[in-house]
Amino acid sequence: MRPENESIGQRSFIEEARRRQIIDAAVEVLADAGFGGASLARIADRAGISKGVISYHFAGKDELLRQVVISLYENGAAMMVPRIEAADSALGRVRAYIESNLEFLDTHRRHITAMIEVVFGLRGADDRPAFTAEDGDNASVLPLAELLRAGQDSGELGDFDAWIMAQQIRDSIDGAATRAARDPDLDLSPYADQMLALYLRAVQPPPPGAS
Amino acid sequence: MRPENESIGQRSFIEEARRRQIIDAAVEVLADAGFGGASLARIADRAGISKGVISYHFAGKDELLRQVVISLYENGAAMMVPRIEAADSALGRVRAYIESNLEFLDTHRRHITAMIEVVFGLRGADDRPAFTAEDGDNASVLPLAELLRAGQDSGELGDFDAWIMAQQIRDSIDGAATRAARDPDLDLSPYADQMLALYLRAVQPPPPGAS
Amino acid sequence: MRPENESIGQRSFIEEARRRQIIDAAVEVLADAGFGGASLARIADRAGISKGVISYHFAGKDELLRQVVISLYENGAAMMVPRIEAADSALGRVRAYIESNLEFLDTHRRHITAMIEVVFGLRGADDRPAFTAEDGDNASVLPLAELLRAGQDSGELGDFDAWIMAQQIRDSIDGAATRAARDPDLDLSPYADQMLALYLRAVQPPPPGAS
Amino acid sequence: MRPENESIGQRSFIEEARRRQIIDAAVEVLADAGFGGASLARIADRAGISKGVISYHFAGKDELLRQVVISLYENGAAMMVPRIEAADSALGRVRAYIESNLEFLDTHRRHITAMIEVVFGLRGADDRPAFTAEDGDNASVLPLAELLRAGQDSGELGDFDAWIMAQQIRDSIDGAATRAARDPDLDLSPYADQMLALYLRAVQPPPPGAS
DNA sequence: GATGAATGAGAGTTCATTCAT
DNA sequence: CATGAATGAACTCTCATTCAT
Repeated sequence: MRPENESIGQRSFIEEARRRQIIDAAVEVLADAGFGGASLARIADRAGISKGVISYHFAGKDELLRQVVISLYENGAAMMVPRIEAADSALGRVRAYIESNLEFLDTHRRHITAMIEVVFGLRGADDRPAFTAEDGDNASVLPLAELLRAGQDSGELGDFDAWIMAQQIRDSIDGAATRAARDPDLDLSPYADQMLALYLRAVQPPPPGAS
Repeated sequence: MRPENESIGQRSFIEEARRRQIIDAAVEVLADAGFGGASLARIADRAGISKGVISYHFAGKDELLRQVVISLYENGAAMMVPRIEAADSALGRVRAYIESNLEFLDTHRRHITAMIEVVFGLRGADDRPAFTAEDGDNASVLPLAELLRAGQDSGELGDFDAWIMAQQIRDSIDGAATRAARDPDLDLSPYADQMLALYLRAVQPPPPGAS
Repeated sequence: MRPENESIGQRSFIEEARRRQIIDAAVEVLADAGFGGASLARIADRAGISKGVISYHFAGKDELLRQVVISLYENGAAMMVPRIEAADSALGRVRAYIESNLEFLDTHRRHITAMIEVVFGLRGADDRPAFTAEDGDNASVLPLAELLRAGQDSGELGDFDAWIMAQQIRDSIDGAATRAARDPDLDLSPYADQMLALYLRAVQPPPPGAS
Repeated sequence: MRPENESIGQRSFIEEARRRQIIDAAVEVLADAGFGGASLARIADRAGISKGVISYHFAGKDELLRQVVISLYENGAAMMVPRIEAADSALGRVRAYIESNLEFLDTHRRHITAMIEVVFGLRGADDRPAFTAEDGDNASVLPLAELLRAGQDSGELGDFDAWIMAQQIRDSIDGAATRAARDPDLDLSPYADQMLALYLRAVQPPPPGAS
């Protein structure tokens, strides 16, 4: 039995490496075989280790799958946040959000695929989804909605429901993610261009002479 | 074993009723327990029949699940097509497409939920998804893209990439569907209003005086 | 999934036979290999069936093991009660209780062994024993204690704590059971004789001329 | 690997302390979680040490569990023997045996519980119990039987089968032990009183004027 | 002396499918 | 047509043991 020290990040370097290795293997299997095909046996096989090792390093399959999602969110935030903060206008931040997000999912297609499998597939003991809509909205819609609202407050952005607009942008990005996940060779850039055009126009205030 | 006469629609009335009953039960279980929780035993239990009946009326679990998807597409088309065809302008048809689609998913939430579970969960023997991106695009993006292109040809709609625009509209609708599936109490109408505003503006030709 | 109809004893004849067969196999394995060695695989093997059959006929391993205990108690009661009721005096009933009980455990040694394994081995999810001391006392000590008390009320038996005396008799019988379980060739009759002498003397009222 | 020097008590003081510590932890876990719940991981956790330490100090799990039993027997003998030898009559020795034994199990309930778990649970590679009935009889019945026989030879005790009487007394004590193990709050003294009365009367020679 | 890491076998359970009745 | 019974494979998880450090 491994000492339960999750709360205090006291994991040794070597243990952290093993966990990374197992998470990576899980990502590959999830992307290849889907949620239903991602058995511990298969993940262990892909990682070149014995099945028991996974149980040793993770409390259970659920914890492993959750880490697949969490680690991806962390990576995404680490990449996107600096890009957004570097922008010097509300419109620039919206553009940075969309661009960096699309770029991230373009360069992490298999991780995205794996994450989608887990988010859609993982359920709790009560058969209810482990990742609820609220979870997802809080993690991905909320920051974007606040970004939009700040732009409205400063007068840089137009008049619209910021929460719904944020949902729309997220839906467009998630749609692109799903497409990218299903077709590894898909070129996202045309979609990205038109999407940027669509939303940058939608969030801007109407031009002075408009009716 | 039952004679395989699916291609020539020679199913008796009573057999068709049994299939409907089973498909409906499958929808309920899929919506409640997800793809992973939808065992034949549970579906049979929900339908109030024995497990063997399902095997008798369907070639296997896969065929049953496919029918869940197919029957929903048929229902959707049957409801949407007349609405779209009743419109007398390209813009009206776009509006009818979006409105009728959102209305359909609002009134068929559990079916939609079930379908999403199958589309995301079902895989073939080769581990590849049973419903590919191409399948989905052909069924849902293609008609919409052609509708848009026809509007562009007649000069009623503006200049944009019709295929990508169709994908964007689909992504927004699918996003709404996912939200509706996850939150049964969600009111879709505000989302629908803003979505209509977004896309009707996007597909219209620029106003005469615009730069 | 089998229909859950345990409460309304609506099990078919063939199902009841299978359950008996599985319980019997479980008894044999428990007697041979002990609680820890009684895996479902081994029980199924002994019964000449597949492992899944057990899961089909019993809700789980626990239910099977409980049935091993319950069926033995039922058999024991069915054999002992008529013998006890046939006696026409309190002393005769005490004698009948002890004699019939010892006789029962003599002729059901392997079942007794199996039951002891389950009672000592089976634990609940909370690690606490599934069969508590109270369970056992209620099932085996209580009827005997009441029998003794009735004899005291009618003046046929002497003055002693009926509950403790009942426990003592039970302990002696259980001790004999344990010995019989561990040594299949052990002759119980000398032990039975001396035990009868011990307790019949102990429960009788003191002779008239005693100090 | 550690040199196997168990036969020649050449263990260092510190090693002996470690073994005691581990045995004590095993007793606690056995008493709490039973034989099946007493994994090495749990025992190590209770002792505050790593799992490997146990493997280092004991040849295997079996040896550790045997020590739990053996150490308890040693403790019991060390407490009971002086008490028995201090008595100056056969009847006094029988009384001292019963009283000191009941007292010992009253003050060592958790150890007793743990020992019972091991005696009932531990099996050898051949599936046969590690502690046979003969073992138990030799260790606990034999000395008592000899004590009784000596009393008969000296004319102090009555006429009965000493071996069976010794078994009966043991069964009563073991019954009390089992009750005490299962109910930590049970008051043993009423049981002890009546048990003493029962057996002291049973082993005494009949009074002169009895028929 | 002691540790954490890894193994590999075996546990109970679930499930789609097959088949005799 | 429909059923209940049975199979056998695959699943997650646990655990005693081994071993390099």
